[in-house]
This record gives sequence, structure tokens and C-alpha cells, in this order.
Amino acid sequence: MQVQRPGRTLPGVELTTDQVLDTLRARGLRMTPQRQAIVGEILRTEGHIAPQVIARRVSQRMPGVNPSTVYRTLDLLEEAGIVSHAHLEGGAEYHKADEEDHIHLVCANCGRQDGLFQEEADRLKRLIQRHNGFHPDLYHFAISGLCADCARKAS
Amino acid sequence: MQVQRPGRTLPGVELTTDQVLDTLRARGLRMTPQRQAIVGEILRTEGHIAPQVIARRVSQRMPGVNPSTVYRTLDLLEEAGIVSHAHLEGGAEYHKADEEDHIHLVCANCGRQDGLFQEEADRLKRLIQRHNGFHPDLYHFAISGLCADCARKAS
DNA sequence: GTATATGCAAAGGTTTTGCACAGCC
DNA sequence: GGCTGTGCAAAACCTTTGCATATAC
Repeated sequence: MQVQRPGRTLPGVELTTDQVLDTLRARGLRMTPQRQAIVGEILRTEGHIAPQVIARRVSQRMPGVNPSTVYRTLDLLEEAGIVSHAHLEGGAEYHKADEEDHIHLVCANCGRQDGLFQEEADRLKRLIQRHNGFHPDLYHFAISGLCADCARKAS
Repeated sequence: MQVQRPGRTLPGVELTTDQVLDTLRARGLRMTPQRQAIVGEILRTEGHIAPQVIARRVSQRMPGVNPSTVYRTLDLLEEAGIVSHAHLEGGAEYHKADEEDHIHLVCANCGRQDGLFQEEADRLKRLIQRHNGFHPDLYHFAISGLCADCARKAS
């Protein structure tokens, strides 16, 4: 039984830099080298990544890129529906919007991350909806807890 | 069907300043006027409260109390198991540890807050546990979404 | 050419830390 | 009296904003 990463890159839903470029152009926005680097960093990341980490990595590849550019680009990519953010222990982190069906399970002890499958997520959602008709967005906050290994050690 | 607040102060589980004092003493810690004010603010709050808000309210009642004292006290109260923090949209917020059975449902649109009942929470927990034996702590992060009213308006 | 993006610098906000003094036990 | 706790000030972060300059289209 493997835990670590679900690795569920749905075939055909893979986002490319070209698609991003098209989406930006359609909105009258421009694809600059800086944006390419930022988008590339996110596309290359499986799961989520914090703005500061993006800023650090991007400025390694392309020295001089300012953090403010990263933050502005993230806002813009989110408005364009290309990325989304979720709240994890250390703050907001970003991920490809097409990975949104990924509910973050984070082990509070070892930091290991896992994700629920769509079917499991749907069942959770239905259950919560029964409470006063609340429509949950289970992707927006992580779910903290203990992974099986850490839970075993703890007990 | 009332949504707003569940108001579930379990009878008999009410935490008092005296109990807090005992817990601190047992650890060789002291009860100062500042700590009394901070603890009082948390006890008086139903649900959760942000550190900055505690700092503001406390310094209104007792001018001169420094934010750093608030942060240090919160850390200490959390270590002592008196309070816990949960992550909401605006960052970490604190609540009495004995209110931990309160899962935060937060409407992303109107900010309205609601909570799941113990039974509902248990069912969610069991469902998630089936995934790789992950033991979720559903109180640590809020659950974002749309309340019934906002969901209706949105559709 | 022109509107959009970027870098830079500064400001804003929250949280942490070091240190001398105050005060609880 | 001694150890714990506090205020103050500064620093450390992260993030936002204004503005002049650069650049994608």
C-alpha cells in the first residue's frame, strides 16, 4: 500500500505553456520571459508550491526577477483560472487549477502528503452538504492529521 | 433552520480561569494580570479569535500590554493544552481546546460560519480513515465553501 | 506606438527575538 | 531572592504598492 504521492496526472488534462500563453493572449495579456519562468516552475511542480519558493527558484534560473513580479503573476494566473491556491500549514500555496480535484492530506508529524481520489472526495462532499446545505470546497484548505505510519508510532 | 452559530458549549466542560491557573501552576508557570486578560478574552470568545484581535482587545482593557506578550502567551497556552489554533482564510486563529470538536465551515462568499456536529464529524473522519489509514484532524483547517444561501444565489 | 509588465524601493503588516527591568511565588 | 514574565525596540518575514523604465505585441 503506497502512500506518498498519488501522481494522478490525468492523461489529456496536462497543461502546457502554450495553452497558458493562449489563455493570456485571449485576455490581452502578454507572455514575458519572467512569466514563462514562473509558469514553468508551477507546471513542473507536482502538488503545491509556496510563492517564496517560486520566487527563489525562478530567480535562480533567471537572476533579477523580483518577488513582486511573482506575486503579481500568481494573482493574474489565478484570475485567469490557470492556477489556484490552497491553505496549508505554512500559508497559501499554489497549484495547477486542473489538479483541483486533489484534496490535500498532510501529516502533521512527518509532513508526508497524500491526496484523496475523486470518488472519495465526492462522498465527503455529499456528506457535508447534508449539513444545512453547505457546499464545501474541499480543495481550499488542507486536511491535517497523522499518516498511517505516524499514527501507529504515536499509539 | 438556523445556520449561524451552533452554540454548543457543552455543559460541564466549561473552562474557567481557575482551571487555567491550576494548569499553569502545575507547570511552574505564573498567572499574571496580562495572562489573565488574555485567557479571559479567549474564554469569553465563542469560536475562534485571531492573535491581533486578542492583542487589540486586551490592550483596550489593560493599556500597555504588548503584542509580543500575547504571542508568547498563546504559544504557552497551546503547549499547556489550554487552547488550540486552527487555520482560517485570514491565518491562524485560536480557540479553547475543549471546543475542538468544532469543525469550521466558512462561507467563502459571505463569511458566515457554521460547525458540524460530532456525529457528522465522526462520519467524515471514518470516511477519510479508509484512505491509506490517514487519521485526520478535521479541526485544524477550516472547510471553505458556500453556505446554502450563497450557493442558491450563485446558481 | 502604446498599453502592459517589470524592477526597485519603500511601506505595511504580522510575528519573533534580545535584553534589561519588573514582579510573581 | 530568584526565576519567570513583560515591555520595548529592533529585526525578520512576507506581501503590497507607487512610480519610472522597459518591453511585448
